[in-house]
Amino acid sequence: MMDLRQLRYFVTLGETLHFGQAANLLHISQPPLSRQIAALEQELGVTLLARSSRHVELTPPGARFLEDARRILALCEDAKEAARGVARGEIGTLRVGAMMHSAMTALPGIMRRFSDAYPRIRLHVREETPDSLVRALAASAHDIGVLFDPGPISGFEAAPIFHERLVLAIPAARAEDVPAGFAALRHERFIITPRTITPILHDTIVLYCRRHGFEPQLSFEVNLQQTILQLVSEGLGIALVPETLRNRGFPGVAFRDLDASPTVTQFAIWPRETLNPLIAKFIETATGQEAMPGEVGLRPGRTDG
Amino acid sequence: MMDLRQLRYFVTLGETLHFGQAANLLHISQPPLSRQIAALEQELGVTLLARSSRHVELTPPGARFLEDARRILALCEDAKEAARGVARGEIGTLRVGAMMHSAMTALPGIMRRFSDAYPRIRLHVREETPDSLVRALAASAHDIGVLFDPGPISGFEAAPIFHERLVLAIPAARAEDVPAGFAALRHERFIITPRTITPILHDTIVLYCRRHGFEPQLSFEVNLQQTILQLVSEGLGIALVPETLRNRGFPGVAFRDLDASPTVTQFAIWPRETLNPLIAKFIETATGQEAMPGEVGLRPGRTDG
DNA sequence: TAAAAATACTCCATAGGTATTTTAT
DNA sequence: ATAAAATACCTATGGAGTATTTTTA
Repeated sequence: MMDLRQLRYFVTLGETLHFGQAANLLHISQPPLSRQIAALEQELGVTLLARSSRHVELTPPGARFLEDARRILALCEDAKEAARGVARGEIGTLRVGAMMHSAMTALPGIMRRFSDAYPRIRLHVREETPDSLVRALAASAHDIGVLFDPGPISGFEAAPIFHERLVLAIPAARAEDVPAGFAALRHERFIITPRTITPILHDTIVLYCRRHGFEPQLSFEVNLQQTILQLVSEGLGIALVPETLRNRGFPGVAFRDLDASPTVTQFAIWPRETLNPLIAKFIETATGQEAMPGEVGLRPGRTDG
Repeated sequence: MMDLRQLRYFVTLGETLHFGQAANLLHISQPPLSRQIAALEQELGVTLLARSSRHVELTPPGARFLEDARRILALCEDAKEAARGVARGEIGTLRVGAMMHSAMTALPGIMRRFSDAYPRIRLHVREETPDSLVRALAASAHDIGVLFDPGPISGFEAAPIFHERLVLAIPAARAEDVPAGFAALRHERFIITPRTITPILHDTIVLYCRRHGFEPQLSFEVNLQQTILQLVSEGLGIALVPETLRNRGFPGVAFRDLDASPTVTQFAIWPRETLNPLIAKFIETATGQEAMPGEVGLRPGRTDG
């Protein structure tokens, strides 16, 4: 069976065209070199070198095979170095799964800083709905997930990376009619994300209502903030949504600031046991500080302000 | 030292992610597989696989190295096949050294037929002056030479590939004055190629003159037909040149047919001892017949017609 | 507890070494 | 006659096998 040793021998021999000298360079004696070359030729079924006792030269297939052997040996070295580079976290690919909302808010700045700091690392961002994202992370389809407060997930670390205030979204058509005080909204229907997927965002909204003296009427549950706005624009209800959505604008939706604004936090989450050094680099970039695996735990989304 | 065997083992293991199954596929038992993988990891200084007793998975550097290992193994197979292909004469490069004149006359048709017949074989044509060409052939800088009758060269075979009649080239300025009969040219100065380089072309011209009753006055010797025409155009003398030069035209030179035209032959020559199967293919294409090494000998340029 | 990888130990295939022969110049 | 590659034969490294231990899900 062909062997890298044979290729190394052949390349050296192809450079010296002298069995004795090549053997010296290879730190072996001449007979084993002759035998290895003969074995290589036998496997190929091709004469690589024309020998006489005074002269050795490459045959045409030998010349061709010499080029290829050099390339193969170089590739072997490259492959070793690449593996080491990946292990050191200098090169590679980091697969980031993110909520669509995160891809438009938290991620762009992090991606820019990350690729500036580590230009040889490729980022694959896959947008997903929050529920499919959690499943994909559990199945190791991503290295890192970026999403709203997922609550504790066993085997995963989490770090907060992006805070947003919540604002009130109301149908533009009714903007004049809706009274100013939040307490006045007690009879409105609320559109909200499922508690199972985004527990803390969900709780934050409910808690904010209770503080204003009423239990919100949770009429519709949808996964995506974008869908929430769509439903609001069609007059199906009102919602508390992250402030960044306001900046982008949405036809048919009016936004209002809230007093003592509640905030919602996006987290990066990643498998607790990982050999992938890119993850720590990403978290470090995202949080602007050293990520200490095992120390950065889940923190609740703050409801202060 | 890294070894193709280790790469083969690792690739199989990377596909099964199961040491026992991979060992079966490799027709070895499980322990040697474990040891070879461990040795590979140790050489790389990198953990390629995360193992538990229930689960084996690739680490990021392992995934990268798997790709590279696959590529390397494929390249090894390709290299073997390429060497065999070169040996069978199906692929490769044929280095043809040719006189400039040949590059414009004999070669184009042969090159077209050859590359139609053997599209995977590349032709490298290097134009040279006839004297440098013979030296280059002796130094194995070309696989095949194409040139006028070089005379016997020890260790080389030759086959005629192109016949041309010779025509008379006279300065256009004197075209009216030069009398019609060839015998009338006895007092003209002749420009000719050196006998050492093109013995038979040289002899053919001298013989033709003698047949017409005079010894030519060989005033100038130059290597190239193109130079001959240049000198003729400048009125330095007259010459017998291959007919193909007339078709191309040359400013300041007039051409005349000769009675009982002498002809000149271009030959392909190649080393008698060669393992390069492309040479036989080329000769076969050039002569339109099977080239039988050892049978196709030097034939003198004909002076019939 | 059971499936699977790692380890211990043995054996042998084969790479490498030394001595010698063959070959071509 | 001589330089250099091939061959013969021996030695020993290390790869593969069997048996066993360790590990973790």
